[in-house]
Amino acid sequence: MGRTPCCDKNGLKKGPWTPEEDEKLSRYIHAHGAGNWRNLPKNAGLQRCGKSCRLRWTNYLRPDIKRGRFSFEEEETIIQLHSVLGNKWSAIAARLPGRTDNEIKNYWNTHIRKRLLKMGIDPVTHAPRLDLLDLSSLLTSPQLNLPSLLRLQTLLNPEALRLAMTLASTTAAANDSQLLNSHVQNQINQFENTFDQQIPPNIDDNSFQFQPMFQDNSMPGFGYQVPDQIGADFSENSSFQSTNTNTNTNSSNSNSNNNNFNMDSVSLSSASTLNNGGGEDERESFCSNLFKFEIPESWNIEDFM
DNA sequence: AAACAGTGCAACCGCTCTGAC
DNA sequence: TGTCAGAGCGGTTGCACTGTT
Repeated sequence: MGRTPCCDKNGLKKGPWTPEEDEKLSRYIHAHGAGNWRNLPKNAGLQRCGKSCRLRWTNYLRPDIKRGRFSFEEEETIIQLHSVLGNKWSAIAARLPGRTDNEIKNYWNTHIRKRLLKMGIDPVTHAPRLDLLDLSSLLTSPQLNLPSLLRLQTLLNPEALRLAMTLASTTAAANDSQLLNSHVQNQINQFENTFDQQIPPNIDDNSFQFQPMFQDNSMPGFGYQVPDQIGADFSENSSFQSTNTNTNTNSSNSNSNNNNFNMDSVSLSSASTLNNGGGEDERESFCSNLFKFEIPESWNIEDFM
């Protein structure tokens, strides 16, 4: 794995570590402790730079490293923390015992990021990527009929609703679109009013930050609170459920212009029925249930990244 | 069976941060 | 206060492995 060995200008070895090198490094650190990485290679008899030794130790040899696939809980934690911390992999790793920042970063880039994109969620902002959603097919989908769409759209932002309305107005289903127009416009007003009421007047749009809300002792949750009215409406006929938060007014705010939305805005409780050994398919299935939006196959997701 | 494409991940690069002087 | 070296961090690379044609 990794790069082929090569020698740099100082004659130090690079590339994959051999078992012998691992053994030397481990033995030295067990005897003398980690630190002073500059001098460590020389003292340990390694033809490596200190930086390489440090990385090998922290990412691979450390005895408390947990290897193997990420559990669902770990993945959920990563997503939640990433929604708040961004690409602060070390900060995220600090909350996941036994996992390294490098491992989490790799897992994010190779698994979670792609899955979120597939689900139409921007992995950077954790907001729905409307540009990835085929809203026109939503409007005509037999699984997502007009009544359920009108319930679903309460979680979308007004711009999304306007876009949906525009698309609806162009659809051949003239009767449906007429109904949609009036109902959606109604929902837009309701949505905006709801958010206006949720945001205290002393918070301006630019300074707003997510506040963490701890749902229990072990699993911090992040995100904004779905208004009860919306949540109830939403859970009634869909797989979404409102997050049952013990209302913390500090955490219940978002910015109607911000469009932020994250996984914790809806309950992940259904996922808890999956055991840790659940395969990726199960997780995919669970996630897919959260966002049953299909990205048209003809679209190249990479273009949006 | 071979060629090709896609994926996973260890390891490197280069920039930033931090503390000692 | 400024400088420097060491340590840490996030982004990127490139090869082994796996799946597909």
